Amino acid sequence: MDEQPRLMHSHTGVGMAGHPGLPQHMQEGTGGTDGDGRKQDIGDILQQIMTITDQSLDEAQARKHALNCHRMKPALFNVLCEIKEKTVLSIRGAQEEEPPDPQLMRLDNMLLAEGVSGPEKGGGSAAAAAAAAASGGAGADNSAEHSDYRAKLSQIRQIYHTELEKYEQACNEFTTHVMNLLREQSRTRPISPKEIERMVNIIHRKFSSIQMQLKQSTCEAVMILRSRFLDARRKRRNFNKQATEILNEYFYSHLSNPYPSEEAKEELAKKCAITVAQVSNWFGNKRIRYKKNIGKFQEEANMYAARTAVNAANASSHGSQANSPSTPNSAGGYPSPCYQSDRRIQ
DNA sequence: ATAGATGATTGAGT
DNA sequence: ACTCAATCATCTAT
Repeated sequence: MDEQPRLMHSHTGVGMAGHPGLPQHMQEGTGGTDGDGRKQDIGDILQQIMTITDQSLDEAQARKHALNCHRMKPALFNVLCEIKEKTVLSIRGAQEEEPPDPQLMRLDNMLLAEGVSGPEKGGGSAAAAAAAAASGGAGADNSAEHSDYRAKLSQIRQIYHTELEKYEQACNEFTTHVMNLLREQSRTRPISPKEIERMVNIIHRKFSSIQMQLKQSTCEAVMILRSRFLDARRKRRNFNKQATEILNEYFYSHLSNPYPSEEAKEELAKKCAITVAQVSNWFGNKRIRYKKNIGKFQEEANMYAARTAVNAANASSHGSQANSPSTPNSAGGYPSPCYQSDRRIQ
């Protein structure tokens, strides 16, 4: 701040008597004969300053210019410097260097892990692959789901990045705007660089809290997407007809002991193009549902029994298989089915 | 739109 | 580890 000539000593007072914020010398003196003119000047300046925000931009600009050129301006500047010194609006060290917010760190880590905030490709597909592995589905048939997941994830990532960029840009714009404003104001009132720095910090904190909200909602979106992708129930597809027939064939031809061994399960899984776990699920469901309502499955049982009987007949070529599949519930001759229904067909 | 079918999950029992 | 039983979430046929 340049040295300002001290024009205001010994006169003054002027319409601000007893103002608590003003230095002593401003509040004493009654104004001499030529004090009236200065009184008027200072009154004008203050009036203009007080009303400057009520005016349009152009008006304000003109007013500001007029103020800067006003002959009393250096004096006012000095006074403001003194007030500032006295009121000690000191910028204390002020809780700077705030420790990194743990929640923000969590969010950042998660976004990184999910491949949202990290490098363009690598992380994302890794996370998706992990998710795919966790879902336990057959590698081949969930590739569609997988790409769907990836597409949605990259959609989220794109939104995240554009939003983030927007915020950063807005933050920078706003910061430079405020800094320019402060710099300009520093011509009329004393502003230390420290104050500007503090103001910038405040702005950055505000914007980073907005960013945190963005990160939070992005995390939520990813979590929802992930849970949908991982919960196989949500993307359940019925097995194709052929697979169901293979499974049913085995079930009804082993009705007395419908518990396929590990090897049998593997074989069935391969034939049906599903996983061993899915075979186990299927048999678990089938057993319990068959047992619960044998009547309902009677027709199905008869059908498969007949089919296996026919197959057996064909397989043994013309082996004079006289016994027609008229007793299908015997399930091709399997002994004492464990879920044997009491009623016979027809 | 709805009921029933169906594949997956969960928790208890062995 | 495997199965049962209940339940969930979705699919499918009506």
